[in-house]
This record gives sequence, structure tokens and C-alpha cells, in this order.
Amino acid sequence: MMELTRKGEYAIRGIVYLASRPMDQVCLLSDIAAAVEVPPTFLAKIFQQFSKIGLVKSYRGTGGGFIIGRDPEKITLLEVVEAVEGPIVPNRCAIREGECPRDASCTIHPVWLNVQKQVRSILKKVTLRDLAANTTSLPT
Amino acid sequence: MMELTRKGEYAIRGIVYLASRPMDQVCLLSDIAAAVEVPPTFLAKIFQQFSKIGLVKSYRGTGGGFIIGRDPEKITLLEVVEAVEGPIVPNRCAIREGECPRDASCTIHPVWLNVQKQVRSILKKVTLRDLAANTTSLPT
DNA sequence: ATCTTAGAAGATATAAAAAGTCTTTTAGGG
DNA sequence: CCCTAAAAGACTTTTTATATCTTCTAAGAT
Ligand code: SF4
Ligand code: SF4
Repeated sequence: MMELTRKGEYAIRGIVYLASRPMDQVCLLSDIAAAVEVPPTFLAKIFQQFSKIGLVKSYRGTGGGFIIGRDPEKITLLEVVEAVEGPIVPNRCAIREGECPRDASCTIHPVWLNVQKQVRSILKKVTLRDLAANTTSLPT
Repeated sequence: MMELTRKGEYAIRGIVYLASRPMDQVCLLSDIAAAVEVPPTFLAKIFQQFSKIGLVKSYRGTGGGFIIGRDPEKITLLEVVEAVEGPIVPNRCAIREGECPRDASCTIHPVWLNVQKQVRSILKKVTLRDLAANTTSLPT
């Protein structure tokens, strides 16, 4: 239960790798995919999503590729996960009040709200900077 | 992300209802299904699973049906959820150490372990007695 | 200008899981 | 022996996940 999809896992691996690279160094998608062992075409789709919302910046053409969208310290794991997996909702009724007609009287409802809150809280406290291994100075 | 399946939701609704009934009163599956608004055939499958592990007791034939397997205070929401949804694992690496070859050096790994721990902790603290609305004295 | 490089966008394909149904069998009463 | 109700397992349908492919667009190199 509650399992992250491959997409989510790949997304995190990819952007964490990117966050560990210097911001002035444009990374080829193929290089990122190889480094984090993810199917390149799949990672491309994921990074397109990231690009749209500014989590990464993309450059086309020769010398193109990706860099991180902003300071890794300002990007939380929560943001990354929700960007590709959608909002964290342990059950439908956690989407919004009234989503389940039973929620007003349901004794289980508050439990899911609590789960949602706790999980979001954990993921929000972790930034890409925390996650980026110090590979900044590694060879290309 | 992290969404409970219908099966899980139905399972909880069903067993919570059962927990709210007096233990000496055998409940028809069809009645339970109607009360919690779940497809009867689907709930049947779920209760078969519960029966195997003793969460509910089943009786066949005339006057048959289901009762709760043991004191609702002794059954946690965690147990119920894991019975039908499997273990709570926010990511593969939370299944067991070594499941992901990267886990030893992975900076994200501990985050998922933490998520898993917190969620399990929340669900473990909630018993079926807490969840059972006081419908014990309602008409059949 | 045009060629090459590399990402964007969208369609498509495959596979797996979820959701639900149906049929046959077994057990327990009347 | 007949009726009731659950057990067991096969089966169907739908949805989601996973992945790839093709065409298009932007940017630098020649
Ligand atoms: S837990 Fe309660 S409120 Fe939430 S979906 Fe289930 S019935 Fe509805
Ligand atoms: S978070 Fe790290 S250890 Fe867990 S599955 Fe992903 S790479 Fe493996």
C-alpha cells in the first residue's frame, strides 16, 4: 500500500542528481538517465513536466540539456513528488472536504487527514540540497 | 499518491460496521454490504480474506453470516489495512533492507523509512473500537 | 541557409493492477 | 434431501502504469 510509482522514483533520482551538479553546467538528458539508471525516454517525459512548472530549466539544440530550476535548498521533496504523482491523498476523502458524502460523520475520515498531514510534513522538511550527494566536484 | 484502493476502503467500512454490532449477532454479508454501500460480491471476497486470518468469523448455511473475530479493541486499523492491501511501503526500499541495491548509500532511503514508520504508527493507534460508531443498539 | 543536436509534444503500445462478476463447491439447518 | 449462505476460484472489464515512437521546434555549427 501507498507505494510510489516508478515514475515518482525515477523523477526523484533524476532531479536529485541534477541538484547535485553545479547550476552553470547544462546536463544532457541521456547523461542523467545513465547516471541514475532510468529509461531515457521515460525520464524525458518526467523532465518535461518538471520544466513546465520550473523545477528544471531546459535548453534545446547543441549544448542543450537541463539545469535545476532554482536553488536546491528551495525545492522540497514534497514538491517533486506531488509534481509527478499528484497530491498526497491516502484516501479520496482527503482530496477535499465533501469529496466523500460520508465524511461529515465518518470516524475514519480524521485518520486519513492525519496521515496526509504527517506524510506531507515529512516530505516538506526534506530539500533537494539535503538529498544531493556531494558529487559536485566529480568528473563529468 | 499513496491512495488506498476501493478494496481497502470497502474492507474498512465493512469490518468497522461489523465491529459496531454485538458479537453474538451473526450478520448476513448482504446486510453488511447494503449498510456500508459496497458491492456484495466484492465484499464477499474481502471478508473471505479476513476470515482466513481470523479478523472475522464466518458461519455457513441457514442463520449463517459473519461476526467480528475478536474484541474490536484488539484490532487495529493497521492490521485491517495490511490484511487487504499488503504491507505499507512508500517505496520498494522500505520492504526490506537490500531490496534496492542503492539503499546503503541512498540519501532518500531514510525518508521513506520514516514515512513508513509514521504512517504505521498512526494506523496502529486506532482500534476498531475507536472507529465503531455507536450503532450497537440500533434496530437490525 | 541548412545541417546537426537535443528537447517538446503527443500518439501509441504493452503490461499490470484494480474492480467487479460469475460459477461451482462446501457446510449447516430445517 | 432441500434450502441457505459462505468458500473458492475462474473470469471479465476497466483503469493505471510503464514505456516507446514519431513528428515537431529551437538553437548552435558550418
Ligand atoms: S474514510 Fe470515511 S470519509 Fe473517507 S472515504 Fe471512507 S467513508 Fe468516506
Ligand atoms: S529511495 Fe533510494 S534506496 Fe529507495 S528505492 Fe529509491 S534509490 Fe533505492
